[in-house]
Amino acid sequence: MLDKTYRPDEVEQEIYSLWEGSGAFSCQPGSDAQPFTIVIPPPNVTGSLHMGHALNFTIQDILIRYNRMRGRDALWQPGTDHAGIATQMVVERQLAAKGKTRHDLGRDKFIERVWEWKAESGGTITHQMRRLGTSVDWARERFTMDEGLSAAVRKVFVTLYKQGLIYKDKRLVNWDPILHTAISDLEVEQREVHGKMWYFRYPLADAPERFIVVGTTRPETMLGDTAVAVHPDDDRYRALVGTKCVLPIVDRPMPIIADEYANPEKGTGAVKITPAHDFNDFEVGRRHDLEMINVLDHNARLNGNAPERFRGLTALEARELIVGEMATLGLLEKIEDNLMMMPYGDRSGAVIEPWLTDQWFVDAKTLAKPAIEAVKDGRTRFVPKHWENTYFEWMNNIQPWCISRQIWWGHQVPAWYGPDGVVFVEASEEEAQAAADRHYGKKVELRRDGDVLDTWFSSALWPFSTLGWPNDTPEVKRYYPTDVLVTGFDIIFFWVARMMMAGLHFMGEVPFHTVYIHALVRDEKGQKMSKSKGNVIDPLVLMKQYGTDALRFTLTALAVQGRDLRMSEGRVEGYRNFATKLWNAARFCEMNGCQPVAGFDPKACRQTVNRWIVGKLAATAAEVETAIEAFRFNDAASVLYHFTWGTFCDWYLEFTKPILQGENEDTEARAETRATTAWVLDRLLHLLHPIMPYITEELWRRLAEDRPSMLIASAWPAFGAGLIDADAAAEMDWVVRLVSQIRAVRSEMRVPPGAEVPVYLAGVAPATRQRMEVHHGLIVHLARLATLDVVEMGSDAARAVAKGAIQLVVDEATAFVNVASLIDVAQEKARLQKEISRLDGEIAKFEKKLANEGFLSKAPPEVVEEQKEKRAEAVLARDKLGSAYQRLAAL
RNA sequence: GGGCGCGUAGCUCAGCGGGAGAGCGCUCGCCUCACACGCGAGAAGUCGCUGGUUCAAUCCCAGCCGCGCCCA
Repeated sequence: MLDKTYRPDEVEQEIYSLWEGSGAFSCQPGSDAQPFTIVIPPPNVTGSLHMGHALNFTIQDILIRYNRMRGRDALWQPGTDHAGIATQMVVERQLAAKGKTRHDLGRDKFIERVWEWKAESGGTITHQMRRLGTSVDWARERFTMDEGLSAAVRKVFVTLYKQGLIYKDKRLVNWDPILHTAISDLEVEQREVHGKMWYFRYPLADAPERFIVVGTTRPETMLGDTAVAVHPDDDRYRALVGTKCVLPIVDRPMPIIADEYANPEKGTGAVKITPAHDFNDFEVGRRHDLEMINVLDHNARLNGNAPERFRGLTALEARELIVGEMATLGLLEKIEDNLMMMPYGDRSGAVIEPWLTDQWFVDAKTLAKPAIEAVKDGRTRFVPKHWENTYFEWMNNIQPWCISRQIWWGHQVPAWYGPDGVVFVEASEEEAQAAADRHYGKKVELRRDGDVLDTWFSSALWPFSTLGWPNDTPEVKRYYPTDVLVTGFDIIFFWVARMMMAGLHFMGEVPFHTVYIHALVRDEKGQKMSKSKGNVIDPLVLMKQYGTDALRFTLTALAVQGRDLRMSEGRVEGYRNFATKLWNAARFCEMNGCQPVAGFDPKACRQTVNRWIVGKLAATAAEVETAIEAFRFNDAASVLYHFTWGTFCDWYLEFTKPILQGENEDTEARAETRATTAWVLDRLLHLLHPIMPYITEELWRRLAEDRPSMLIASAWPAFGAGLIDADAAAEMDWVVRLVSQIRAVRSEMRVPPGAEVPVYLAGVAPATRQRMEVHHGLIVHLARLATLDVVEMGSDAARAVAKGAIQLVVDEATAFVNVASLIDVAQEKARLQKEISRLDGEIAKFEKKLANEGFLSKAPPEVVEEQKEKRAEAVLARDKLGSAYQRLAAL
């Protein structure tokens, strides 16, 4: 016997273990089934589950469970990435607590420590995924630093290098002066800050009493200026182009050049060029072959290229000194407030310096071309489609991808240098040595490049490296390309773009056919959740409090395409209640002997009410399938919610109570209803399983003893086309309308809930009379009637009941609801008049439409027909109410 | 500045060419033998504004107003 409420915390762990132990999560490489594959966007190994993960994993699990039940060979590939910078920071922080740095340990020892940390703490998020019920294939779990995946990284690096698509270059990169490494554009956060614009006078070389005035937001970089640029069309400066000015403080003569980068509208129209410290200036410098003077060191302090007194100062200290000196020299024209964007490192929070260093780059532009094509011609599609724009925007403007990082944790660049600096890029030290020996004609000592690769370099290979590539495994053949990638829009650049490039280049095929982009989870006020705001809602807390299924159902119900979702505890509570409702429906079935019957054939049902619920269920299943296949998860949740609560519980279980619990025993009807109820509930558990796996699995095993398999491994129900019975639907709809109207009147007339009232139907067609007789018991039960009889319209009996009755119009019939006392005739007349007026208004609208020549000639015939029917219905109802009114008036 | 998206019931949001919907909240009445995490009944919207297309516009198009996000 089931308890009154469902207790998720008592069953979730056990059920998860049963699933995992049963092998249900494993893919079946040897089966004939068509594969369905999702690779998880690997979370950081340092990460812990947040609401975004919960949404992301829930959606993937729905797709996987649904397709697994549909008979596909489902592979959900799990794993984590090694999160180079983040992980290194974690371990360095631990060392710092003991007063040590990584340099105290040395590279090898430090990396050992990182692995130790990973062994101890790296499983946090994968354990949390288990709580969420994710049915990933744990046996295949991978980590981007695994030996196999590392071999893939080396292979890709060497191949791209030999194809000329990876190269080493001295370029400006985003330098993090705290972490002492280059980071990618995407790891830089642009923040708006209130800064200043300083206007400096640079004396002309030939006429030191004259100046060219330049604006700058970063005075400290002036020490590295090597030109002043003006726009070629700017008449104010035309004469100066080709002449020189002198950089104050350092007294360096610099050319005044014409370049379109200078914006005549901005400031004075003249701009100082610091090629070694600004991305735009760098390009200008390349165009004009300017000297590049790096004035900062790796800590972003002024270096030896600056005059003695500036060396070692921070940028801010240098700024103050420079502005002071310029003012003293009379070369400071003015200072303005200036709203500007400043780059910050997303990990360290440091101000990022564009810094000139030697780094490894991927020629992303070349790799992007086929990746753009693949989306253009539809080999990969985005859902919702508009995200393709974001993808194209990024891909069309893609910059060389800086892949080297000056940290220790990660895939070390497979490049070795000879004594004279010649580089040998090979997959192993042995091969590099061999190549070097051939090159030099003798044995030489090689030095390995100390940099490691951007974590995303290895993540880009994830869809095939996890399957065993570069080995020619059966899994690569079978599961690549994968079916869907599920991720957030903020990851389009990180993930999607890079996996597309790598997949197409190395596999010759897109890594996935569909990219489903889900929204961001915000708090209930629509604010982005962040630790600093303190508005983070922890999914683990919600799961503990309301059950995992409630959280999953909430996320699913809110997962509308193209719109951020607002998480609130109230919603979770509401769906916890839904879970309880389902639980109690099952409990009711159990109490009433509704046991699954082997060989039950829903088509053979004789009771209308049973044929009706079977049809409703079949329709619901079809809608759920359509919704999931279209990635409309909220629709799937909504359809299931309404069927479960609004149809199955509110009506079907109430309809069948007289059959199951009534005194006049119709054993055949009772048996059929028990079997139908059990059958519908079982099917419903299947339909709900992908969204609410735990409670459905629990009920599945509790409701019957001889289940052939767990629910997770059961087949998705197939309903033949013939199960939807329109006649049964019409009949039960009539009952619903009659009962609802009687209930409304009772409530309005303040009839005590317990009081049983007599109801008479008049003016009934033979079919209606038959319906009334068939469903007599349940109408009496649901509307709380004392009696339900037919009277002849216009007879003495009818006149007699009319005195104490409210009159209702249900189709062609009129129902006299005998409220206990005599009715207030005036009030009742007013009620009828109000309803008549409403119908008159509606009829007028239909009349107007149907009198419109344009409508009749241009609207589709079925629409015209529909409008006519609606008018006829309204007219019928209005006339019946009119008659009721007359009867009252005649009393 | 460029791009994308959003303005529908008090709140959160579906719907997106032919009679305005849901959940929560609210009001009223109920401990009705599955469920008070419940049952029954109800109130509540000029579908941002202005034009246009159409026989017909909350829905399509344009402009405007307001809000959000991404990229410069």
